[in-house]
Amino acid sequence: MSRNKRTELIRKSLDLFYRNGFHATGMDLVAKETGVSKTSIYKHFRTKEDLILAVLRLRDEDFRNRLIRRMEDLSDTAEGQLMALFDALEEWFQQAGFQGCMFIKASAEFQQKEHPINVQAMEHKRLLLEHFTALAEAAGFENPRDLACQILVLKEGAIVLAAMSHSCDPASDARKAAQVLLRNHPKNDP
Amino acid sequence: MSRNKRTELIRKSLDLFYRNGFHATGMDLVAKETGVSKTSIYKHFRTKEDLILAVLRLRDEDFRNRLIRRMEDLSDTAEGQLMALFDALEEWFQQAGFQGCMFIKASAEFQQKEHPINVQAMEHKRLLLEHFTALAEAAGFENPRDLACQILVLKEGAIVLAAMSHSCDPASDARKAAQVLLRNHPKNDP
DNA sequence: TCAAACATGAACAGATCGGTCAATCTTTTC
DNA sequence: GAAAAGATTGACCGATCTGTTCATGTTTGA
Repeated sequence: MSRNKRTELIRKSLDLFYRNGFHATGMDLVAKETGVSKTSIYKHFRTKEDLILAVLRLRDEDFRNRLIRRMEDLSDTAEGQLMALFDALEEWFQQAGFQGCMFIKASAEFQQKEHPINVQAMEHKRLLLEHFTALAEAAGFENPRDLACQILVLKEGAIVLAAMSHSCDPASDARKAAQVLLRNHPKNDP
Repeated sequence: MSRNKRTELIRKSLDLFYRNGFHATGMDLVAKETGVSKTSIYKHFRTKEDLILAVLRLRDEDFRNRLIRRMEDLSDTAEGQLMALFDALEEWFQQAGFQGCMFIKASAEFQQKEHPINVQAMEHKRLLLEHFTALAEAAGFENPRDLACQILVLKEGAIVLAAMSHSCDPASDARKAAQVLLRNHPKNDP
């Protein structure tokens, strides 16, 4: 199987898992919808869990790259990019197929602390937190990690509420809150 | 079946669904663990979905009552209670069986907008938001609904991150953020 | 006390679950 | 162009899924 076909398979599986959930999506459906026979799928992925992990790896790269690039497109400054996070979120919420955060959902279905799927979901959040921390540091804030943690809490809360309510409003709620946090967070001496 | 037995059945089912997830918990297991035969369960609940809805109704009452009472125990003032929310959350995160918010997880597994389970999960969040709004109003804040929405975003974000990371830290992150929000939110003229 | 109401276990449907197999079909390689 | 290697297929495995049937207890109330 070529690398392209493999990626295609993962991408189509991603759509299915994202729309229907992990437990609720059977491998027969994956085979039917991807056009790849179950035997072939299992040649490349030992178990369903392995396929899910591959899906999450792809999603992590895709999502993080797109989000960060969008934040950079929306602003030139580190502080502006932190605020732009919430505009990017709102754009995402408005997209047709928006169904919440794939990692939150994965973690909800495989919640044991040491489960590889939960570990991978956590890793995604950790990488995002690293980026927010770097931005907060570049913007000259004291305790950049603290501020980044608060931004992350706002982001996750907004995603969960937007997915549940099928509304974009939580994005602006989170943005307003972030605005206040940024304005009041102490900065380093120049 | 007596009312007590019925409640007992729902409560034990709640534990199972909360620990293992909804799709991942079969009705045979529910029958075995509750000690109620499958036949009897289906006498009282037409479908598994009906049982889940009953579980969520119980959870809503239980959780909301406990949370609100704890906030009231921790503070006498409306503003203090809003802050105490995050102390109550932290206590919850520390409890042995903490596995995140049951409604977020239910919504993640049954995410279609009009699905009764998702509707019920949304209703739980709506009721919490009402309470936060009332507190914000009682505390004399302008735009109490706005402030309450921001508090709710912080709460949901903290729960999701705490469940995923199996850590209590998001509670204090959210509390610090809430502190800043409350301090800077405009108040009505006296 | 006797019958109506309810609860039970075990077996059974029919579908679907994750995963495998031998038999084919394609592609590569010499 | 033939042989080796890899990919694909549909049928199949045993287990489990939600939900039902039935014949047999067990409560319960008048």
